[in-house]
Amino acid sequence: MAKELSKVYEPKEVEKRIYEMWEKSGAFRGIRDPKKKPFTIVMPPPNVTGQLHMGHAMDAALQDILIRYKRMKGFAALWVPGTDHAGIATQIKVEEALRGEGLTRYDLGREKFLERVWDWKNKYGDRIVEQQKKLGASCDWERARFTMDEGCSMAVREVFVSLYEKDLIYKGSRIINWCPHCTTALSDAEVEYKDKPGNLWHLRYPLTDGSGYIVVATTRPETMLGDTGVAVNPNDERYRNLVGKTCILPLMNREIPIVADEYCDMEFGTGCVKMTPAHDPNDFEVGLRHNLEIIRVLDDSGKVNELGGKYQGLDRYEARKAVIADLEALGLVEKIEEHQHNVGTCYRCGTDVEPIISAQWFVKMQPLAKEAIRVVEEGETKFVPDRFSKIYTNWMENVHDWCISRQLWWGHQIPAWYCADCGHITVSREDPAECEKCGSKNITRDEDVLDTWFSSALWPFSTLGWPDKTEDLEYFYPTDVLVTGYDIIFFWVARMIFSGCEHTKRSPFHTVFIHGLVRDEKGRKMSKSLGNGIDPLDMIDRYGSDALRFNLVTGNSPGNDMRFYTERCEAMRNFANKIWNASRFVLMNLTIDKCELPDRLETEDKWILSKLNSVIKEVNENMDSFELGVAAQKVSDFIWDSYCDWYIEMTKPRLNGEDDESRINAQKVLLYVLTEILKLLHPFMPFITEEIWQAIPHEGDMLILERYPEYSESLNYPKDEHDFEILMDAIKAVRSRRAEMNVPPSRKAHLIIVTDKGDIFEKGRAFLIKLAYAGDIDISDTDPADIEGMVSVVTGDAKMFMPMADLVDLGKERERIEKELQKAIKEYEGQMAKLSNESFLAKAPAKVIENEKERAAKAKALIDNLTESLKKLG
RNA sequence: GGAGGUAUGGCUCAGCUGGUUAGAGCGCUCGCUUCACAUGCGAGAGGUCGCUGGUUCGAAUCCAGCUACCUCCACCA
Repeated sequence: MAKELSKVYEPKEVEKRIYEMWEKSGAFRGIRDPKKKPFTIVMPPPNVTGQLHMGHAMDAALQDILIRYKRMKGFAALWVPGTDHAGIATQIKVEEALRGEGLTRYDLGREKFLERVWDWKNKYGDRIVEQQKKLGASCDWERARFTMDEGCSMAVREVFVSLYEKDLIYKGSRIINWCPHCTTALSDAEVEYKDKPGNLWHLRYPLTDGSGYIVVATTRPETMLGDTGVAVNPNDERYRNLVGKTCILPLMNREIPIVADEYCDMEFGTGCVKMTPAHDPNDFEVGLRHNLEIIRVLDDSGKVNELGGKYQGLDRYEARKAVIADLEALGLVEKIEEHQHNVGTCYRCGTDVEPIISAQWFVKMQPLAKEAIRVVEEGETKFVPDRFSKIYTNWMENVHDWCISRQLWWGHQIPAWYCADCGHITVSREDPAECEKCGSKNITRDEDVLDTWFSSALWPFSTLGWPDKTEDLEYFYPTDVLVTGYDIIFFWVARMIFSGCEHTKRSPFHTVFIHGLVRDEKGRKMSKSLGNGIDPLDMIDRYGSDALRFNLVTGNSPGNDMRFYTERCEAMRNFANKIWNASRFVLMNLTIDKCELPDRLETEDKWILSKLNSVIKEVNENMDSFELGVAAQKVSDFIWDSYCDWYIEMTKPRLNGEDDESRINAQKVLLYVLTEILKLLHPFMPFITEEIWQAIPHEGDMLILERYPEYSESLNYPKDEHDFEILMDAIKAVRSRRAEMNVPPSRKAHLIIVTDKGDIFEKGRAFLIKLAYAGDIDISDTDPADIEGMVSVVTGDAKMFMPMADLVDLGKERERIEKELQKAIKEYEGQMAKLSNESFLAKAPAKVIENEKERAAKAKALIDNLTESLKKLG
């Protein structure tokens, strides 16, 4: 930044250079320091082959703000970055690429296919990292981790084996969610339920004894191919006589029992439920109770298998049509009702999920959930905002066992070996050479891999070296704050908490800072299919990284969704430009080379310093309670309103004046406040603040390593603040009055000020000339003689007159003052009503009463002044 | 069926633990080539803070009920 530089801030030119400077200097590194307190954030690892979207940008911006703030607060700040292998998502991408070559993963085979995925990972894995750097993310990149790197893999292996040994991982046949498109099992969390229009088909199943038929209602008629029973409620009078009998399953001609089970709701449908234990979790349970046969009729791709008779080979939805058509032909469809159906879909590909019985690995959740609930309920880990703790607890209390095996190739392969001879399963930390039970060498490893979230769950400690007892782990763990969107509380946050509790005996972080989603300007989710996504990099390109960051963290409150408006980026860009120009102004006027406060301070100096001091206090408080948006707003307001619009303007007469001492002093205060501003703003707008910092006189190396401003009792000047505001009020009142009459600034006016606070206005002469467009100024404590030809302006502390006879309309003038007077009286009466209320005086805190009194006095003074003016007008 | 969220000027939203003349950005109106910035400066218009009760000296802010919209969770075929 040089004095001759452009009037407009050019982020593109600055950001890359500054980022490289930081990175090279090692400022991002989290270094263990016994003299410092640690502050650790682990970054939610984005998908390794993903692209940065607005959600990531917001997430990263919030984390960067926190980590920069804490770093400046003197903590040993560590932000651990990394990427996630994202099992299904990545595998799908590579398979799609293969399809372009006319190949499937089976053509390549497991080994070759995995090579291709690693190639892919190596090719695109850095892309998102580079994008995060553009945002200014001050991560310790040397510690970047990948969920499938050696260390994380070791942690995964250790966790799997130890949970297995504790009997908290088991393999079993259960109804799981199956995605026929991804051809893998999914956990409950990976299923998204959507209301879809469907039908409720009423089907007739003939009774075996020929006495008629029983009517069942179903939303998935094709599953009837696997029916092995019909259930009714034991209390249902209508069907009591049928219990124990059998009926004939149409199309399949299978004799199936009619059983009684509480599960059946007598109110719904016909009260009779067809039982398909292989394709419905409830039917499965009922089947267990009544020893019903389990017949799975769908294969892994959702087609009817060999047990589905003539329908074999049909896709489940084709089969549905065929089954209905055939049943109708047989006269066995009693009626078809329209019915909204809650259909589970795959969160990755959107395909309808099929409940299917399958042998999978599960984590037993009950025992783990207990501690995970406790740490949140007892406040060891707090959610911000707090309401998310309820959501978390509620989920945790009702959680089912976690299906962790996936029929994929990309991921951590399950460390379980099956013995072909004795059937024993060997689960081991080291790859075994033989069955641990019978010693047979005839063992084969489980083909499946683990759920991606299984490794993400260990992220806070696996990235710090666990299971080894590393110094990093000792120092930086438990981490401090986890920042993420509410959409992955169940997927990730919950699982990190119970994993941390189980394996490290500590909750992995004391605070979970939850943010909302970034939506488009219409409030819709940004998505690829809608094509409504806004590319953060595009915004950075157009408005700068600082502007984007500021946009993302202001104007919304924690946990709530925000709409993204490009125009807001523009506004933030303008703000950045404002700071740039203010700094340019300071630099242009600078003849000093050291940042220090002068010995002698003018009222306006004390005013700005006192204001600054309050802002510092509030901003620190806001930051410490995660009110980042509020903090940012306060800094921004202070810079624009107090510093630029008022203080800088105030210094102009001094900077251009004859008094050397005053000129230098003004420079000193300008520079001091600017320096503090840069520090305050740095976590939010790191690039521009560092760039300016480098250009102004400073001690120390880089702004990123400076100490964050802290409140100082010695810089509190309430009296001067108040005095100065009296002057500001007068200036505003004059401006307002002139604007009303359309007087251009070029027309100066003689200003006669009648006040008993002459000293304040005396000191403010220069400001009145500059900011209230005054020509000559007379200050007195008595009214001028010829008021008729003057425009009057009244505040509580002064009456001001401007001889502008041509603009004065006595009638209008009287009217205006009358109006102002009414307003003031109304205000005053309001105050007095309060102040004469005994309960108010008795119960309200002294500070509030004091405040009211002050305001009443002010209103009274205004009334007096206005009344007098009115009297003078005759 | 549960649980939660949101309702504040034309638009989008702040407003933390009750006491502000209820704020901001954008938009709108008027004026300004004021020597840092027209990505700017000054002045303004515009709000019964969803509705109804309650608690309180005092409520946009706390409580209850209602209405509207949104979200999450839940095995009703």
